[in-house]
Amino acid sequence: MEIATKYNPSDVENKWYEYWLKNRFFHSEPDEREPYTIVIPPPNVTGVLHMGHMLNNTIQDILIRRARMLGKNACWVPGTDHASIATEAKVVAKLANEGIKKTDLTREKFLEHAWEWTHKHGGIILEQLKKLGASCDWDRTCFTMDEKRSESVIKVFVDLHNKGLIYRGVRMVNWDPQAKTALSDEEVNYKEQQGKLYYLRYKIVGEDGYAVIATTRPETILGDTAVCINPNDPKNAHLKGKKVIVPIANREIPIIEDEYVDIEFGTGCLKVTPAHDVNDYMLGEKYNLEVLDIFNDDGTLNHYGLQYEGKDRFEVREQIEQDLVDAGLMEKTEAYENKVGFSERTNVPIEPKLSMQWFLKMEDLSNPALEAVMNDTIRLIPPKFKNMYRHWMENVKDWCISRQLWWGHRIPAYYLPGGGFVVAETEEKALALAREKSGNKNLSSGELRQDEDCLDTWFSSWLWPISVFNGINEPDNKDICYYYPTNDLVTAPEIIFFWVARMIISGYEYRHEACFKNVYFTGIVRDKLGRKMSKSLGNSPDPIELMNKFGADGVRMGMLLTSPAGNDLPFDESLCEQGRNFSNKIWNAFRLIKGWEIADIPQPASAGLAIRWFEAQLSKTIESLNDSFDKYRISEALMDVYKLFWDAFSSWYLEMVKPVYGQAIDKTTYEASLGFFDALLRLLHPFMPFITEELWQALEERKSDESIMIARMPIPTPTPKSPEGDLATDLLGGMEEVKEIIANIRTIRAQKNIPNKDSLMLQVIGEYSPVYNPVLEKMANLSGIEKTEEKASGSISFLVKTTEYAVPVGNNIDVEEELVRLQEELKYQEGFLKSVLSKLNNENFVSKAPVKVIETEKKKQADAESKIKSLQENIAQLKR
RNA sequence: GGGCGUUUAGCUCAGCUGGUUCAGAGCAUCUGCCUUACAAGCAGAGGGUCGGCGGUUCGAAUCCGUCAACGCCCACCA
Repeated sequence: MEIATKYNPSDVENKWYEYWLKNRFFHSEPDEREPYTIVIPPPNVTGVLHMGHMLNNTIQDILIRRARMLGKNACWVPGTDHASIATEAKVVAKLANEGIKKTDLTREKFLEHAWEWTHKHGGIILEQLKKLGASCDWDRTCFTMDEKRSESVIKVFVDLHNKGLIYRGVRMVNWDPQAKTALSDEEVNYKEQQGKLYYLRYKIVGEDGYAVIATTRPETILGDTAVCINPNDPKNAHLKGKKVIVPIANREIPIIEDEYVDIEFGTGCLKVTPAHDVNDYMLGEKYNLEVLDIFNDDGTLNHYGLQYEGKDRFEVREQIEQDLVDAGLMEKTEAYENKVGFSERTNVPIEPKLSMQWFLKMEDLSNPALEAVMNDTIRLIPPKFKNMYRHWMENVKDWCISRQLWWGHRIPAYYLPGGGFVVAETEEKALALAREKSGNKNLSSGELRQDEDCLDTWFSSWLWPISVFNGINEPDNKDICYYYPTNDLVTAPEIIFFWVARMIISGYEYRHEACFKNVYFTGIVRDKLGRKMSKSLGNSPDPIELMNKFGADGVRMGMLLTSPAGNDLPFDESLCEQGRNFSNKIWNAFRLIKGWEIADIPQPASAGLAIRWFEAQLSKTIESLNDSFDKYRISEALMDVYKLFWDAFSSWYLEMVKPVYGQAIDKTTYEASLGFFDALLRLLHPFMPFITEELWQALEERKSDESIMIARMPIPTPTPKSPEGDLATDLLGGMEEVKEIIANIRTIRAQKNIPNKDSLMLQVIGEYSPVYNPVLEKMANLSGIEKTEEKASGSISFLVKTTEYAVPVGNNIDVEEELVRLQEELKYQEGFLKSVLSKLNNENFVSKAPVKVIETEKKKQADAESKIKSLQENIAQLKR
């Protein structure tokens, strides 16, 4: 059988994914096994796969595949999110391209376009996940706006409203003038902006002179309804009780006094615009000020904007500056840096705006959710996020859940002709309620007007762990009872408040228990320069191309190699290269083993030792692997198995058992090797599903419905017992010494240019177990190992532990060079001994340190002394 | 302005409750090898006074204080 020398991923990946699908290995149904559930963080329905998804979903796939191989009933539920603002924005842009304005369309017509867009672009991302190898239960694919999920959302809205937790009111909200919708506080990002601080003159009514006001937003003076000073501010005391005239608008407004005003800032005079600033709004409420909203929904000025009506807020800012200068009302401007809120979705500056919105009361709802995280019922990984979470939860504000959009779940509130509204799941129910409420039995459905607004996208995704199992509509169905609570959630810290916290809240409200047990936070994928990967920067590689280049397994490994939980991942293609190289290493180990000819010959002693040693090594690594997984140290787990395969298995085990070229291998060793290889593949499978399946299938005859993905994960075996007793218990330690001896001999070969083919003698002076001779002889190509008191002249020696080893190299030896080396070693040992003795001679140390510590120091002393002695002898001998 | 976190080899990170698995791993670097599994490889080597300073202790990368740099979260200073 000829096998290519290089692994070619494209030959195998599609084949095995199809095979897994065909055999329905990803599909899960409730049964008697322990469930293990993950719900995917639903990506935007019209999105495409980016590096963040790659990292996130690779981790989920590793967890789910591992759980499956541990015998659990693993279920990974995929799906997509309707992403109301983002998707609506895309549809609006697409229509604009075709010359169609959203405002020219009816709601129904617009939604047709939106659905068309969704069907055209939706699901691409899920197809891309398949290329990554994601073992999602595709039969369970959900969409936040599909029928069941929509029904759930509406049901929850009605329920919360009936519980008095949802209310409607006029509040100052974050307004996105581009998307023309309100946003929640979480959807606003504050950024430092270089701007100006304008000092404006407000003429004092009835006297000469001005009140000078500092502001960053001169255009909002048109909405001013007061000027506020601090009552304790002596420099503005003369303004008390006066009125001033708003420039340009020429309106008289009162001077009010409140300690809120910072005397030190600007002039200590604050203009109050209740409609356009959160603080001003509070002052407005307190002092009952008039509210003048000067903006249209799109950020242009309305009729209060006077001559600026219809112009954009930023254009007006520039113009009004000039006009104020011309009118002599601009005292001065200075450069000023302040923070401005930007829309998370459209990235335009937020306009604080008063409007009628729907809110969810959060305080009571959040209590159990806070507690669950604080007492580790729900574990956040890494735990540093607990503090952040607590802070948010303790200061949680009511959630603005309405959005002025069409794409989303329409708020099920219906307004009555005569005022008031009812909330109900359907129009029929609403009508019944409305009739009851109004006392008008003849009220028709046509007379009811449904609220135009949609719900915040997160108001559907917060139900995700429940709604994907239809647990809102049918709280007792067998899926929800079996799969809920889910086990692990893998997501980005950016959405801890948007999504994670709210899911926990809804979980307690609707299932009375945690929605998941662990939340694993990934980091942000960054480029080499430390910048976040983003479409706009163009610094993100295309994941599909990466997978074509390095194979899905290679990329998966690349994503995982350096990404501890919660840490950013500085991504570099070379990581995937390392992954690909590893794939190749595995491939070639397989080629070696499969290429062996088996014969009925006795097993060499070296092979027997190698097998027992690797068995122990395998067990040990599995234990540490399990431990790493328990702690969600997935990169470490991968590194463990990487080193196990590359170093322990390939560099040591295979070299120990490998027959001389052209010779056959004994059956026992061959079968043990196959067994090890099989176990290694299974350990590797969660990380690298494709290559492991390919090789596992090729390793031996498999049935048509067999797969490594449903094989069992290897478990550690007890330390092998053997007649040699202490060898077995100390097999790993013993082999480490052997490796060190071999490395020393190899170094000597390299230094002296002795080819591997030429065999050498090894002399041992001191304690040594001959059990390892066969391995030593094979790996270092020794013609013999002899215990001796006095080593041959012309030999190079080295120390491992306290035993001395010598390799005779005849007249190949360079005495001077060897002397220098030995003397350096001697110097080091003497220094070491000195430091040990200084401790042992310290009375405080001897009297206070624990016995154990003193013992080890004494051992160090003895070892060092013996090493020094043998070094001194060697030096003396060379000098002779 | 508050709160949190980080700082260990060129890079990315391990080092749990202070003492032989305490200075580690992978990658990168350097040297020598195309040795019939693998040059996407093999063998070997170098590299850090554990951010600075001070303290506790017989003993500190590890505990305490302080300073510095960086990062994150929250917050209404116009």
